[in-house]
This record gives sequence, C-alpha cells and structure tokens, in this order.
Amino acid sequence: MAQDRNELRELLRILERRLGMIDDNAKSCCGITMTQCHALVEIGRAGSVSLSGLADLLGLDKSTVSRTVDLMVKGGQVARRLDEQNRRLLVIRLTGKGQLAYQCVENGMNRHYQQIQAAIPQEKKETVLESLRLLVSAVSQIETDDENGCTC
Amino acid sequence: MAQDRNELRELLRILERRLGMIDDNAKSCCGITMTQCHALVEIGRAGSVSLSGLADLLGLDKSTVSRTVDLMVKGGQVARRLDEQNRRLLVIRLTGKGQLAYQCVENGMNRHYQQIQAAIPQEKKETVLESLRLLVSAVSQIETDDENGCTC
DNA sequence: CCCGAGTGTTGCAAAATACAATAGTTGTGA
DNA sequence: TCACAACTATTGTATTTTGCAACACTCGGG
Repeated sequence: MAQDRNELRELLRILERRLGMIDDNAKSCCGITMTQCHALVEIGRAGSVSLSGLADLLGLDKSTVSRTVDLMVKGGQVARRLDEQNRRLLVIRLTGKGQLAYQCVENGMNRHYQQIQAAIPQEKKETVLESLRLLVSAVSQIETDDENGCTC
Repeated sequence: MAQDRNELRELLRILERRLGMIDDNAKSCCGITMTQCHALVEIGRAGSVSLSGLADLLGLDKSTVSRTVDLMVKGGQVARRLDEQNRRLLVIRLTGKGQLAYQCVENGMNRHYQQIQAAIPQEKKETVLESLRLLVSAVSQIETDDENGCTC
C-alpha cells in the first residue's frame, strides 16, 4: 500500500534511525549521560547560552535543563554565572574540561560523518547536498501544529 | 571552522531535529505515551512480533518492552499470546482498538510527509529521492563501533 | 514606585530505562 | 532418552529522565 508515494517517508525513517544510532554511539562516551552530552554539544556550539535558550535548543523543560546543568557544573564541565547586563539570565559556558569533552564528541561525530561522505560517489556529493538543502527547507516550512487535531 | 567540509553534517543535524519534532508531534496523541506509540507503530508495521523482536526494533531492553507491552495490553491496544509453534516466543499483535490508534498515527505522519513533498519542486523530487537512497546506503555502511574508542 | 512579564530553581510525581536474577521452553548431543 | 546449553520472557530493584506547578528573583514600563 502506497509504497511509492511514501518512499520519501520510508527513506527518512531509516535515515533518522541510523543517524540516531550514530549519535548515540558518539555521545555515549566520556562518562556523562546522554542528555548531558547533548547539552555539552549545544553549549559548545553556542559558546554561551541562557538556561531557557538551552532548553529551547534541547527541546526540554527548563526545570530538566536546570538540573542537568547542575550536574554538569558539579562535574566540572560547565560554568554558570549571572549575566551582568540582565541578571535574570544565566551565562552558561563550557569550562576547559568541558571543552575537551566537547571536542571529543565532535571528533567522534566528524569521524562518522567523514565515513558517510567517503561512501558517497564524488560526482554525487553536490547533488546530495543540494537535495538536503531542499529537504531542510521543505521540512522547516511545514507547520508543527500545536493543535494537531488527533482525529482519532 | 570547517564550515564547508561539514555542511553535510550540519544539514543532517537540522533535518534530524526537525523530523524528530514532527514525529513527536504526530505521536503525542491518542492518550498513550511516546514509547507506547513507538511500539504501536512497530507492531502495526510488523503485523506480529515477538518480545525480543520488538525490543530490537525499538532499541530498548526486553524488560522495558515487556512492561510497555503489559501497559498496552491493559490499555486494550495490544494482544499478547504464546506462539503455538515455539512456546518460548510471544505473538504480539494489535487489537482492533490498536489498529485504529495505529492508523491515526500513520495518518498524522503521512499528512506531514505529504506537506514536505508538496514543498519540494516537482522536477526535483526524483533527485531528492535518489540522494536519500545514496545517503541511506552510505549511512548503513559505516561501522557502528561497539568499541568506539572514546579517545578523550 | 509598583506591577506584569520574563527567568531560573525546587518540590513533587510520573515515566522510561537498564541490569540481574528467575522461570519456562526447546533442541541437541551423549 | 535425557540432561544440559541456549533462548525467551518476566520480575525485582535501582537509577535516570522528564514535566508541571509553585516559588523567588529581576527587569522595564507606566
């Protein structure tokens, strides 16, 4: 049923799962939990974020993130201080130790993605990138219904 | 740093996140939890699975899945019985109620993926599919290091 | 100067998960 | 044939992850 029509969905489904496995693999190291590792990467990429900002990046409740950051401060990966300009906000950054862990994860990820690149024929690479740009654009357009009906 | 070199990674990263949001959106309905919904979909797609089989599909421990199936049996979405041929195995299936819920989730997913398709120019669709096939193939090839070193 | 909006923390409860121990089932080799 | 290893599912236990709601603090505009 509808095999052709939904090849896109099927391919994306498989891709999603595989990528998830890669992420898990790369992030399950360094003696921190998965969530902490996600946070590590987001903080590392952002350089500096507020708690709410980080919560948005991670798609988690601020309370969850608050506690996660707590653990990471105790673990020595993260520094947390008040923003001088606006003291409602936190400035969350990586410490030196956090930077190292971040780089470790990044390296692992890059290694994997280089393997993926290597498995794509040279002459197809630009096409693949272009397709991905299209897809990202398409996916970004669709409305994430807050009220998605659930017509059950 | 390395912006070009890792455009692939960046695009996949964004895509992954967006797709995750879509999935969550589609699956957060019908009065069951996320995990139950994942199970619902996997059982629905498979038609019939054993507990270990389902655990593999979901990437979870069999004990977790056992309890999840328990809840779904109590919820009336799933039927569980012994396999007559090999009584070590369970035969896990959807009930009528489960089928309805499954269809609901499927419809939601399809609606979203049709929106995505609609946002891709007609003349690019085949190229996008071809690129995805390449990607899936590439991603499937890479070794998911059990011993991933973690060279921190 | 006070109040509403924004931001983070904490109390609480629930959900998700894994590991280890247990119990039942199967088939195979002595 | 029968005992044992391999496989499957369940249960006990503990941990982790998560969100909601209540609270406390801070800022900016009337």
